[in-house]
Amino acid sequence: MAHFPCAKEIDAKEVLKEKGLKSTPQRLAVLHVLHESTKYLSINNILDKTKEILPNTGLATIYRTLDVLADIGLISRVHFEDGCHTYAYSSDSHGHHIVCTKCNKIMDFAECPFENYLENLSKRTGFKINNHFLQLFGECNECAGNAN
Amino acid sequence: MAHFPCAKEIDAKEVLKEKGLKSTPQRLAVLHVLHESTKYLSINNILDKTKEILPNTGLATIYRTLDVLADIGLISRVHFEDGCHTYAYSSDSHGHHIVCTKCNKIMDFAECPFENYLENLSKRTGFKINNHFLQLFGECNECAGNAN
DNA sequence: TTATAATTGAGAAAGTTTCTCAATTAAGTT
DNA sequence: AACTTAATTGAGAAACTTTCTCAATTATAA
Repeated sequence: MAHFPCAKEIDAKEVLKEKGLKSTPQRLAVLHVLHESTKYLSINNILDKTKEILPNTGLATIYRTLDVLADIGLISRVHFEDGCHTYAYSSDSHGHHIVCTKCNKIMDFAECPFENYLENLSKRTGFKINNHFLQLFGECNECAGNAN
Repeated sequence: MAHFPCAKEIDAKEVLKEKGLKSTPQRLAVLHVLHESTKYLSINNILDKTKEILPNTGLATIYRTLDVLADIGLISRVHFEDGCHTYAYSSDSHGHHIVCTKCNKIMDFAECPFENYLENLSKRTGFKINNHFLQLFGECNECAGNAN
């Protein structure tokens, strides 16, 4: 059983256990890789970085692991207009993302701007709204040049 | 040059022309297929329905056409947690979607609930927010049982 | 009508994701 | 500490999706 620093390792183990899933080194390594990154990562990024920790990790395991971790809310998929093949660590299961379109930095923001709005929209459209998906794009402080 | 009814055919031709793109029967057929559908459609759905209008249409053309139409804002990609390989007609280029998770019906809503909120968030996070992506999921009137 | 550049269809190629299955291993039990 | 069992893994094959290539076609403007 591999060991490496991961602030959320204990939490992750508990969540996995709750769901009847095993805490494998592969799962913890993938989580670690995403947790450690301030940027969103592609499947291949994740495979490469995971192999630095566990060199024999197979691609199929990455796919399986990302599905598992996303299902239990420890990570989430990042969506772009033309695809959604990247992933980020998720500090909060209701966290929406802000993505820097220059440096790929990604940030959670947990509060939801339109709880009130949804009720109103629900009445007008007849849709019973159960879930929503919000993502913001822009430039982070550094990339926008505010900080230099 | 094929002819078929499409409320937006004239508009589409103008938009294509503005962008220096040709109004081909394939492009108008794909747009027609999406415009006619109240549901979001997969690539294969779109290929099948387009072939009902233009039987020789190739798959590569569907891919190319969807890219073109999405680029100029006449249609948009619909995103789900686990992928984004479906498309819908877009009546407004800033239109967000509401998707029925039961019957796949899809609706635009053009107004944006958080213009004000974004300014505030921008200050707090340091991100200069340029763009956003919002999608709502729920059940439409019929599926929620309100209408029967 | 003609000229021209954009677009198309077809199939090949490339890329992505899932599947299969024997070997391994996490975790609970003795 | 060793045993048991079901879950998980790695590897490669298979399936599926997307992009590319190129000759033929065609929308458009002159």
